[in-house]
Amino acid sequence: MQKKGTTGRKGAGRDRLPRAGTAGTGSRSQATRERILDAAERLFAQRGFYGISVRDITGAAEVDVALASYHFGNKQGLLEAVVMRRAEDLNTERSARLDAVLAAAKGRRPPKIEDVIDAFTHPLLDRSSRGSPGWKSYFALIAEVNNSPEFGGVLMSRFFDPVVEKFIDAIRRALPDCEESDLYWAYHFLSGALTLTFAETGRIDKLSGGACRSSDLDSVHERLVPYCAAGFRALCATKRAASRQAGTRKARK
Amino acid sequence: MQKKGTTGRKGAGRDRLPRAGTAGTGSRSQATRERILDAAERLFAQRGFYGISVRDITGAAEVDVALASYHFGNKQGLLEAVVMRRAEDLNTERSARLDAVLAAAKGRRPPKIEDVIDAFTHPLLDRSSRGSPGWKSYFALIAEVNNSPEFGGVLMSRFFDPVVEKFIDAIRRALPDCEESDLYWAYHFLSGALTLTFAETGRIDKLSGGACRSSDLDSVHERLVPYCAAGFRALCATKRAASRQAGTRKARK
DNA sequence: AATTTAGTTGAACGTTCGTTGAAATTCAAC
DNA sequence: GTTGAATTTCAACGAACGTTCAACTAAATT
Repeated sequence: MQKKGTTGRKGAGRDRLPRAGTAGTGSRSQATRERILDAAERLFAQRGFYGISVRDITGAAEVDVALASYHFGNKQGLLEAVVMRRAEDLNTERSARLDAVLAAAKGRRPPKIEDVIDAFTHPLLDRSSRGSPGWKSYFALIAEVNNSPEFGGVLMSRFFDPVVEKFIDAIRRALPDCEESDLYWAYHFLSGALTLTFAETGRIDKLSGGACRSSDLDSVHERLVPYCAAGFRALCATKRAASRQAGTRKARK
Repeated sequence: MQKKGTTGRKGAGRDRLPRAGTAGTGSRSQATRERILDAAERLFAQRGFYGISVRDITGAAEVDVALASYHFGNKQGLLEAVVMRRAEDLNTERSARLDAVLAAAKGRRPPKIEDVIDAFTHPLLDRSSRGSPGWKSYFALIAEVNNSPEFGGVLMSRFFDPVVEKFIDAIRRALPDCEESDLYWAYHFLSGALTLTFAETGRIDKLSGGACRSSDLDSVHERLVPYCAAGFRALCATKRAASRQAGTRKARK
């Protein structure tokens, strides 16, 4: 079923991982760490975790193979390091923006849904389109991880769920009458739309005959926010349960 | 960068592929073909194309390794056969349902958006939740393929785009004033929400503390249709361009 | 200057990879 | 029942896989 000698063997090299606090201060070490992370980010994004070998990565980074194990323990540790590297920066800005939206809406009670969604999505789409090229790879990788049955449930939760909770809580204030399950499913749809956007597979380009470009994330954002805001409102309208039931059941097989 | 001896070597075995028309009538051959396809569908869905070896698949199918090459040429041919196997059935029912919705709306001109979306999504969600277990694997695999930068743009287009065009055309009739780019982006968001749903990563279960279950596709469908219908309407409302611009720009950094 | 430590190197480990060739078997047609 | 093709088996090919080890260099500590 799976490679025997690959992942997590016995103690698996972790023993001689440079200590987190002290190491990384050395200029030489830190430079090679980042070279490896950059290459891994780019290549994992292109062909996924299993589609890229450690040698592909260290080869692209122009460092010795053994350095991957030395710095990150094993291949999976490298993946996690890639995901973690930019996660804190993202979480920080997302959280700050959510705070700002909630603070601005102090007087007139509920914040605007569009503002909440923007606080959640703008930091991502802005970095992917205007940040350093690594960011685009990063989000393509995140898209793959998020959709993966193997990693999606665990890796994403570990690094991103706290701020997602905060986002959902902000939506909850914007739509106080919303049921919990509707709230989470609506978030799920937003997450899916965002995820496919980051993948930039080029399919929408072909399908639309050139009317849309996968890489034009400003156009996406301009449309994603009102699309999802309307979706949230449709699901969470107060009297929604009865009317939704009727509307959908009619079209059933 | 990639394994040398793996995919598409020289002529790559294709030479002795059993002819499509004549073969497959033999009961023995057809049975092993399907055993391999079933195993490949299940395993590819779990760990992706590169995360599963040909030996994993033939081992699970309890057939000889060489039979994979014999029947499908090479590993990629096997993946394509898996995707193709159930695609025709899906396209047939989706297409028929779209026709029915359009026919039913003959008199009162525009069809209801909810009905169009339902015609597009119901055949999928219904098979995934109530079809044979293979269907669930199939859609999880489709989700991975659709999100993959490597396969998403090509494999999905090849097998599914004709009926997607038909879907978009039906939406176009439901929202005659909609701009082309809005139409396609709105479809893209629907596609993303659907894709993440099929992945069933379990993340929403954990995040919602049990309020949502990834596997409860009826709940998803009940919400996906009104969510996306509202999104389509929000994007495609006649005067939408100006108001959207104002609404989004305000929240910018 | 001597000694410890962190970082790097090159080679190798055993295993698994996708694919193939030749022999053996099964099947359909006569 | 023989023939010819389709299918299956078994063993092997060379290449690539993730990881490790001992030797080595550079930096920091004493």
